[in-house]
Amino acid sequence: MPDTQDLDPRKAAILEAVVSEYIGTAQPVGSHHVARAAGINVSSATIRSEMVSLEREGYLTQPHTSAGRIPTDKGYRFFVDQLSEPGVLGPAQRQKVSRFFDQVHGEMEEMLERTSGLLSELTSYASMVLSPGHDSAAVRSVQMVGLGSRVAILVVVLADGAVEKRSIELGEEVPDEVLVAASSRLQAVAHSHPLGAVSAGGASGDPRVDRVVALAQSALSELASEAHDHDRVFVGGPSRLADAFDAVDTVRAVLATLEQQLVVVSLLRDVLERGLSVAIGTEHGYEPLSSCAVVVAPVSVDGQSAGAVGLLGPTRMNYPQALAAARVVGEHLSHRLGTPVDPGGPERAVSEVRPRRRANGSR
Amino acid sequence: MPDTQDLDPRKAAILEAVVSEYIGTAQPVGSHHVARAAGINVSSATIRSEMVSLEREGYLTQPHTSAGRIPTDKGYRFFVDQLSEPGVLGPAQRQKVSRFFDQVHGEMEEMLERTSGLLSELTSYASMVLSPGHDSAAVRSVQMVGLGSRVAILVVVLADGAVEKRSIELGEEVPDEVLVAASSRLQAVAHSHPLGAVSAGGASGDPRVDRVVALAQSALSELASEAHDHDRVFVGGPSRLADAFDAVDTVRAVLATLEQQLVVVSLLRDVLERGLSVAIGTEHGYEPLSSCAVVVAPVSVDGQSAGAVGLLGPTRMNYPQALAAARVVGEHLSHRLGTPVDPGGPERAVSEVRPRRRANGSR
DNA sequence: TCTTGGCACTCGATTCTACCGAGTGCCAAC
DNA sequence: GTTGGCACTCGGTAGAATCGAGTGCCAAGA
Repeated sequence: MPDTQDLDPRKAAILEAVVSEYIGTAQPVGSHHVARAAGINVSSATIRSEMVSLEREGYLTQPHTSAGRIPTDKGYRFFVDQLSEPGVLGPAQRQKVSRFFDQVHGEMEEMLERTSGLLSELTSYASMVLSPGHDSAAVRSVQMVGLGSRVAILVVVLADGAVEKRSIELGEEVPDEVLVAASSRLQAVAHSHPLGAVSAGGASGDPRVDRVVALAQSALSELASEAHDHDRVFVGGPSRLADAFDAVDTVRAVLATLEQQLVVVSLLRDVLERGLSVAIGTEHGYEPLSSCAVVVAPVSVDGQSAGAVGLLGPTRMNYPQALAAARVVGEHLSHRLGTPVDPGGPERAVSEVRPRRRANGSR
Repeated sequence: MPDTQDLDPRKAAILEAVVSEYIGTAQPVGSHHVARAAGINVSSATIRSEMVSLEREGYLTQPHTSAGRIPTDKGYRFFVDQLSEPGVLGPAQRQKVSRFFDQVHGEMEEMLERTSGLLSELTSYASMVLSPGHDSAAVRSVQMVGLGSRVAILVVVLADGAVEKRSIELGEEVPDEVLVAASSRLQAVAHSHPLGAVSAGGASGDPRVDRVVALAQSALSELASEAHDHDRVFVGGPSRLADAFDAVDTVRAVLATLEQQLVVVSLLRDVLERGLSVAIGTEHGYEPLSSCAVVVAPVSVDGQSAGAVGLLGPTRMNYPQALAAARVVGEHLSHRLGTPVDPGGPERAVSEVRPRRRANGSR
């Protein structure tokens, strides 16, 4: 893409003005408005001719002749790429985030769900929080608990504090002692290995135990693969989408898409994998979301990718603010997950959790 | 309410015709349409005068002079109360339900989430599934697993297959042996008691163990109270609401309400407690949902209430169908939960799950 | 050559009017 | 009590007039 950066400064300024104005007002922007914008000292006629050129180059479009201009996806893209400083949250919002992460407690799932609420509240957009995959976390404990006559439940605790469970049809009556024996065998082979890499291990003396262990192992590997491909995702504030679009059809289509967890997960993954932090309109390739933009920020623990947070809004969303919010929340969340596990208890929580150096200029 | 049942048969027939027609078309219904309806053999003029009377009595209303009539909440209420047979699902839908419950597997949460999807797909309305409270289920296993240095996670398995977990800040370094000892102490005091009724139990020899046990016990009672008051609720197909209303504001308000789990839970609870299966308009007392109707069906296991399923749609929803769907799904779910725990595995599952006697005339 | 003010023109949005028709309320006759 | 007839209401639609924000073009000026 040769022309992404080589707009002359004036054109860039005009484009930026159009985008900002349109983001703010949702109304097509006319040359007069641009002329009035700070930092632009040419007449509206000049601006008009520049706009013609910007339109020819695909950055702007007109809803109809004799209306102002609207940015195209390409226009937004330029605007986003060229954002100099990453945008800053207001002090009130920043404080809200800090306070949230100081006080939040409870289980991981609950925390992530709350985080998605925070994010959507901060920005007024719908938010998405992709829970970290557990495939790399080591197993801390494996246990089988009998339930009723021929069913047991397998409970696995991972080093990151996640608890995975799965019920197992035993096929025949199995006494508790056997389950206990099986549990300790499993514990021996699985402990401190990651979920996906639990090796078979030799046979014990008791065939009943071996049989149960085998069942459990296949359940474990199922768990591993599930944990890997369909991570949970928490969607916050979908109702905000109803504010963003006035066509009720659009709202419906977008909401319906958000309801499909798989789609949301892969959307976030795709965008992350392409190393983007913003995907605008058709860039992400999900057709029903073509009037939306997605902003993502990675969450990482010990340098390893561990999920993501994201925002979904109209293409005319407030990118600087959304980017700032996603990044700040992503960083806080990374820190939080970096701590071995959340300190429970509803009392005022420990305050050393506050991040020491906020990596702000990290681009 | 003296006049709820004492409409003369013709008025009742007219009211019913208006409601049905309006449910189908969403258009105000005029006297001519009613006259054409089956089972009514009087002229439109007669119907007009009856309608005037129905309007005076509060069953119908006019959006404006010279338009047809629309049912009021009271009108819908009459219609619902007077429904003779509870409405039947089409064979295709019925089969869909059976097949769903034959094939569904996996964990409880996942199953409930899927159930809510099923329900909203069957009816095209938003659905709600209230997960059964665990407060009465007996504890099957309690275990503490150390994570990092000073944090442990408490994992409780209940007889109904639910797994509850909570992280515990230990305050100081605790060696694994102590956790193991504490786990077995806990297991001894908690096993086969319901979560809420775990008694203290005497002291052991080791003060470190006692301390950990005490921490765990307070976590247990927290768990019990949480499990009691904020049960999880699964909302399915909220995007359907965008079809039901054309005012985008209404959609937003309703969606926003649905996002608040607590509200949804208490909505369902309230309606159930009042012994209703339908709450129309303002009957449920949740102002933002005043243009909605709620249909609920209880889920019970062994005669004990164990959650509920519900539907949320516009007041002009298809009550017979919604009631039928909610009831059928509620019954299937009750059966399913009655089975000790779901038989895992994607193979064709047991088929005795099919309900034997469908309590049809249960009013 | 670039910029600018001027000007004619476009076209969506708004307002007004006319009109249609579904629906009502009333009434006299059955 | 029921019915057909009739005058009337009033939202919705269609067309005409108007408004105004905004454009494209052009000739004059820097």
